[in-house]
Amino acid sequence: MLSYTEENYLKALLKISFAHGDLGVGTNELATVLAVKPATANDMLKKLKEKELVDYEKYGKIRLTSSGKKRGIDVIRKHRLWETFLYKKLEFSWDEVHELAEQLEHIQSEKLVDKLDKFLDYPEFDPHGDPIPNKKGELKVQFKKTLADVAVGSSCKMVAVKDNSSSFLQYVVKVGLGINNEILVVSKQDYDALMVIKVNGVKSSVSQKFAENIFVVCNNCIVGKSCPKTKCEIK
Amino acid sequence: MLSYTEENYLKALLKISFAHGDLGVGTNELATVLAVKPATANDMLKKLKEKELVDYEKYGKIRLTSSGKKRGIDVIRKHRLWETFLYKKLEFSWDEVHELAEQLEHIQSEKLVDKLDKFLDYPEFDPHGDPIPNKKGELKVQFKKTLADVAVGSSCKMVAVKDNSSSFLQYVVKVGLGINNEILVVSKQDYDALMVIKVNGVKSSVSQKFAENIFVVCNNCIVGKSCPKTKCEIK
DNA sequence: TAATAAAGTTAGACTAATCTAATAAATAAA
DNA sequence: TTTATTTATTAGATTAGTCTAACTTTATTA
Repeated sequence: MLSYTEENYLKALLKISFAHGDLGVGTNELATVLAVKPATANDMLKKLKEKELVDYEKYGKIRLTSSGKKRGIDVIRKHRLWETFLYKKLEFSWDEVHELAEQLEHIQSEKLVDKLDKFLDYPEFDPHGDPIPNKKGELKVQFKKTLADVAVGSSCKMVAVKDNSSSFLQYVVKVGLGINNEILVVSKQDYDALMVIKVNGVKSSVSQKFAENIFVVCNNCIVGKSCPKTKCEIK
Repeated sequence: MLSYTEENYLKALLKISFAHGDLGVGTNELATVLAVKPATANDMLKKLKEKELVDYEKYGKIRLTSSGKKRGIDVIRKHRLWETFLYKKLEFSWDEVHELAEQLEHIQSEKLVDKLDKFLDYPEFDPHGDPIPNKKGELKVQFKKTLADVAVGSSCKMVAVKDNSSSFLQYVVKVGLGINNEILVVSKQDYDALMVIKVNGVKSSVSQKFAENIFVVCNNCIVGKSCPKTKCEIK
């Protein structure tokens, strides 16, 4: 049985791996994500290595073992199922669910998770558009790009957010954006990439930083036209 | 904000008070309930006194302050609401919910508790028949007696259990008993108080120990006839 | 390539919650 | 009422997770 803290370390390692592929994770990076000091992360990594949940050489990059990955995915599964429950059944708003799920994800009971999954009718994506691993740990992947990648004149659909902090989520709501909203990119400044977008007929200006945190699938891609950077596909 | 452990101490103190009135709680008694050593309980009691959640003289009986009581009731409210959720919505069996609720009761969010309460349509009793405090901390009381108090030839209705251990609950299920079942007391041995009862047309023998852990309201009481010991009333 | 910066590690200390063993106070029994 | 027993408290140690400060290794850059 893993402790609350160990689960958080595995989850963080997995999230970082998702973000930048297979190059392994650094101690400082992990410490930053978990809001602890590198020394603390280092101590815990020793323990996780002892338990064969991570693997690394001294001064080298950290990788999850397959068992560590499995456990990490399980925490993410719980997190996203609870988020979905809070949003769909208890009518929490989109920007409130993450913080609560941080607590709920540590409830220990496989049976509870499976029953929750069934109760929610086996959802594939959480309220932020992130995929929910199924019981086997498999998950659907959306090939997404960010709003910052979308060409002027193109329209796209918001499918997820990159930043889950409640300050960002509240800002997103304020701009009038939500999951599945259609966004038209009206214009973009050369100098600072400031964008004017149109959502539900309302125009807003958004910064590059903001646009980089909004995941979209681009309508051009869907109809097969050429599209900058990654190709967009749903499922 | 209270720690997981502090919440458990308050809940335990409150439960003991419920069980034997206003005479105050002893260190050993509390330690036994929490499955820790008296020295441990003593240390924590100092901390709780410091925070003005309990009050006692050295070597004297322990009592919750009004703020400690309020916090304790809140934990019980959360526990019983989660039990109800697990039973009603996720189809957990009656004997499984207690252990899970021990974890869920420590989730910190007043808003979550209130939304859960609403989602369950403001239930007044949990799946074990125990009253659920409302947002203000008020609770309905059932005047209950145990099956052991019911006279031969009388019938009664099971409303709750005294012992919440899963071994006992599983035994109850095995005997074919559940909340709201009608029980007829067919006979009772003078020597050891062994009872023969009839539930849904099926006769079973139950020990005195068993009978003392089943709370009932007696049908005689309801129709106004005389009834041994306490008077039974619902609400 | 040598100097500097960044990243990672170690040592020693702290807090919360627990323990054991010893001691003190209160209660029950002889 | 003295003794024995139960109950409560204190002192000192332990573990998990954290910290700061000092040190080592690796990476960068002048």
